[in-house]
Amino acid sequence: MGTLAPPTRDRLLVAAKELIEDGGYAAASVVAIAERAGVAAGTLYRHFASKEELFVEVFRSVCEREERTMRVAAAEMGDTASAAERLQAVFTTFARRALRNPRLAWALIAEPVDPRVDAERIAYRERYAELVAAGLSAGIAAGELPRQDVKLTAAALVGGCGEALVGPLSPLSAGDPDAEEIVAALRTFVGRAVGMR
Amino acid sequence: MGTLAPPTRDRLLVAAKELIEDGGYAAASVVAIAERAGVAAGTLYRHFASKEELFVEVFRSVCEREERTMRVAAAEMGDTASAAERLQAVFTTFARRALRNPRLAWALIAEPVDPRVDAERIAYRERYAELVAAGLSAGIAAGELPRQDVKLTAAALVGGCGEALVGPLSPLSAGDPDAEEIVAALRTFVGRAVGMR
DNA sequence: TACCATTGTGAATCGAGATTCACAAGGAGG
DNA sequence: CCTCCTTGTGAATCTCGATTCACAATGGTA
Repeated sequence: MGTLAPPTRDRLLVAAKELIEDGGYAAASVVAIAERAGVAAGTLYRHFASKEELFVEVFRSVCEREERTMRVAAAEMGDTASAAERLQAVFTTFARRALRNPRLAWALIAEPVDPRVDAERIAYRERYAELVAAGLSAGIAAGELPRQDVKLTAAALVGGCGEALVGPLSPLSAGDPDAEEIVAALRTFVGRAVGMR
Repeated sequence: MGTLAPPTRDRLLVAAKELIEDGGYAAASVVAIAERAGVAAGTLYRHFASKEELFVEVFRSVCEREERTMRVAAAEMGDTASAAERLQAVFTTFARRALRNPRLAWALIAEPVDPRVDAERIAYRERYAELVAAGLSAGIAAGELPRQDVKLTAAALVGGCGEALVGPLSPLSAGDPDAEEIVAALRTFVGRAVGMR
């Protein structure tokens, strides 16, 4: 047998992700997911103990990819880059990806969900914040950045950038000038906020 | 008759607010609200067309007070204060109040709700952001602050500070060192982020 | 007293989804 | 061919909270 037809389980995961991508969690009901995957509602329960379990898995795979991408972006800056530049690279990457897929980004960053899925969401946000906090600490140790409460700065930046980009008070909500312009403005903001010289 | 017993309508509003204060929207079901107000569930519908309408009213009254308090804080700085100092005062006030009542603050700022209530929530967030944006613009016009995308900075600050203080990735979630220490760290962060000299 | 408006009651009803379950439909092994 | 196991089906069921509604009280007015 060829690998032409993905197994049902995978089709369910993909269907759920796609539905969330353009309608948020509300659009991803069990019936809708099953329909998009081309199976009956009951079939979902042959592969997942519950809808939440499926969501958790979708979450993990998407967030892992995001985190990896941001780490790579920081690493790719090379040895000559300053800590602040590395952090700007992280947020620039974050921003470009979020702007490309705002609905999904919103779902990952802030949209509310059932407790178990929420726990997963918060765990990944914390990983993003830790990534940022580590960058800040490195910069402070190297004397490039001013002393500061790194946890607070990291949380404010992760939360704030997420909000500013895809949140309900995003400037984007009304009229999207140009993604690259926004990315540039965000880069400036991050630079100032971390205390870049 | 004296004014000793508040009218039912007011008791329902207060009950809803108190429930949200320490359990978020999830805790504020119609039955719970009615019970706390000392009436039957059906009574709520004698005073409000729906649960959402009641929430909208709770929202308005709380947010109006918050906004007023922040404006006053900015104004009280006097004529000698710089734009950055005024903005720091706004966020310091915001932070103290949020730290005193984190659950309510989170509900007002970010917790998701039904669309109609959400519209109200977003409207007030925008007013906070506009307040900040106006302060930024004044500072730029006066040559005190660097040119920047004021809407983005304002959105990132409002969202970010809310998140950092009471959000799911708040450093406070695990161990509360000291409110004033956090307020101080936030003041520093805001100063840097707006480009204070 | 009779009448009507307002306010309160709380059990019954609704609605929207998630979840279950009795019943196929293959397919592998004996 | 028989049996067991896995996977799929989709209508029926369950859950849970908002909402309704037939039925009191209460109080004011004619």
